[in-house]
Amino acid sequence: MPAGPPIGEREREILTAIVETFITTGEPVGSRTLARANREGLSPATIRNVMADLADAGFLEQPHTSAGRVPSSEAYRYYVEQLTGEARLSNEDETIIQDSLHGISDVQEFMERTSHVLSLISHNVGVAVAIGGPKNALEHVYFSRLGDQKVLAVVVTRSGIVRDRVLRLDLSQTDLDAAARFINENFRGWTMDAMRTELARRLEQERSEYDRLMASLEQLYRQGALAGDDAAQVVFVEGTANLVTGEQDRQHLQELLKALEEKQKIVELLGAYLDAKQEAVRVVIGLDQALPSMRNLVLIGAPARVGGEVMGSLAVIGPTRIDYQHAITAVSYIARLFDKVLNESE
Amino acid sequence: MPAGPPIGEREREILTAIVETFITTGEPVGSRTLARANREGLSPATIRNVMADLADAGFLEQPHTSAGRVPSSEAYRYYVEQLTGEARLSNEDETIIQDSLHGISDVQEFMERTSHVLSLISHNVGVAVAIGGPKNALEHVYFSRLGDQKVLAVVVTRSGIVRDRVLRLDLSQTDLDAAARFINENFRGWTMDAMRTELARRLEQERSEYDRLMASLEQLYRQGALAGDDAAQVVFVEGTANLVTGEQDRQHLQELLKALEEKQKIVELLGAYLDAKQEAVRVVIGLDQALPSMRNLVLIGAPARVGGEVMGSLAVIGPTRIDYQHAITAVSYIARLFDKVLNESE
DNA sequence: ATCAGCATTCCGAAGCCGAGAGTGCTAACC
DNA sequence: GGTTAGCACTCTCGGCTTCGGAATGCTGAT
Repeated sequence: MPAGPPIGEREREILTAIVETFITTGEPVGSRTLARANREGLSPATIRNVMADLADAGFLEQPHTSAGRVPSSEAYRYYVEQLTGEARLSNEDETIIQDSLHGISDVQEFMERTSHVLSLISHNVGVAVAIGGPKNALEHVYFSRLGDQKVLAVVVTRSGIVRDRVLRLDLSQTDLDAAARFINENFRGWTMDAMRTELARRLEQERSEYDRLMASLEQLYRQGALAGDDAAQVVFVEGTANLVTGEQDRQHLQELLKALEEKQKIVELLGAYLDAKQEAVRVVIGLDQALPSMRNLVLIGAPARVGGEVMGSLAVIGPTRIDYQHAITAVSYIARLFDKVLNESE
Repeated sequence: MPAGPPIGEREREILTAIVETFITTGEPVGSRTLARANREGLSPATIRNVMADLADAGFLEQPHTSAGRVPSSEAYRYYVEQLTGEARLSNEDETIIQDSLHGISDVQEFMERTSHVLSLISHNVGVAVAIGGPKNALEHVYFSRLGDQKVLAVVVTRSGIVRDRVLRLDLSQTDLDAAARFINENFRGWTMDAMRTELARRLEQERSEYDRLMASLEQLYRQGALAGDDAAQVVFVEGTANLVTGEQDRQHLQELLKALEEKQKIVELLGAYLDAKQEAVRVVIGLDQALPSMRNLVLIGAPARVGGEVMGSLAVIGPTRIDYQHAITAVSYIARLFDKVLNESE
């Protein structure tokens, strides 16, 4: 909390050194180890002084007297901020990505693979969500009577996301065909959102007239056949097993896994932190503000867009002790790849 | 391994008592505790004798000298076999199931909810897979040109499973429409399998003739647009978090979670053990034969069928120390519900 | 400012001990 | 012969103590 004087060069170096060694070793780091690793020969004592200052400024914490120091959330934030972001992916990683993502051209499959690849190369949890929803352009709808009182509604968006749903409705196939034809002819290319509001408007306007077509449409609309709602988001979470390595207690671990299973929460999480506006990778340290069970976790994510349009988002979730540089470059690489691969098809 | 004499009444009672108390307490059970719980007052000493016999017969194991006994896999198998299976679900569970599964009429959604419900009421891992494949009746196919060289293929089966796939193909929308019309007119109602073989036959037969339609069909077929393969299986696994309660070490736990993430493996697992023929719930003790990482786990599953046709399978996976009776009745209840709910729509 | 030295604090591993639980065996009992 | 009490023995587990190591903070010298 205390601001302290702006951090000088020496402080900066020592702080990043602490963060880095803590990330690799996982143990509180003391002045001694630090002095040994430091190229310019500073004595432990000097380093101790600096460390004391950093601790006062809120960057370091002490598990107990006479243990080393551990970076605070603030320290991680500072550390991430001063990363150059110039790193390149290792060839190994790059081939993994290329192999998994090559030749894929629909958003959903891309996302599925992405979550897997991310978990693979980051050794943490990989997350990807495809927005099925509001902002997608409608390609085609299709209704089919399944059996008694049941109707299957399939909505295909231009980006290749297919959303299906079974409704309890009693309409004849002829009526369904008419409804589908109407929508396809009038609304192809509209965004789901626009289509829905316009349709609602027309229904409202013409509701007084008796019209078989309108009646069918209204029923379909009511039952959510054209849903562009949140349920249409497709969420992929992979690599949760990687979290057991961490040193949380069982209790915490269990809560964590539970939270990661609730796809809806994940969507909200990404939505809350990943501003559609921002261009680059975003690092969020301290996820517990959004989800209490996620203390000690960080999120490294980016929106996935094609052209200018946001089609979803992807992220790595891991412990604060994560290889930030690596994760950041991986996420940003895949985000760019996403744009490149899918853009050529529009 | 040693067969020993057929187990007598007393042995049976004591064995089941051991299994049951071990399941609830989780600790090796000794003669003393057993004697106290036993209604007919047998002394600890007598019980010790019986226990020694049971140990010889391979039903009990000893963590170390002078600890209680722990049931072996054999013991669990025996225990399960002698369960009457007459138990009913608690009202509480029943309402949970009804609430979650009410009004659902497509297989996929049913399965998704089922895996969730199963994990919820068994406090273990719930698994459900929907077979999208071969034996389903075709309802409708639909092809759409997405962009340059890309085609979206959507296959809808009569049971409401929708399978979509993006292919790299360069066909015009007119060609696609013709192909779709051909298939829909000729093959509606056929099983995917039959349709595929018949189509292959016709392609073979008429391949010499130059025919635009046939050419398109061949391309689509080749690219797997009509795939009824394994990839069409949809797998839902939920409640993995429940496994952390167990007393496995971290290493093991991690392997376990990794294994549970590989959906393909899960499909094979269920396929290997859940015979489509068998009617009732099946309990498999000792999953490590199929997947080494799954030692100490058991599977309680059943095929899910509608009418006579297998549409998938559902199961609970948990530690050997699971409430068998409860899990069995839950699985069987939902399997029956599945048939009942979905049957009325055919 | 930097650093060596030093007393001090604290954790964690190792070792020890005693309580408790359970067994197997033997001998007595019905 | 099945059943049981008694008993010696074994093993684990929790608590306690001890001890070494790792850091720290401070003081005073350079």
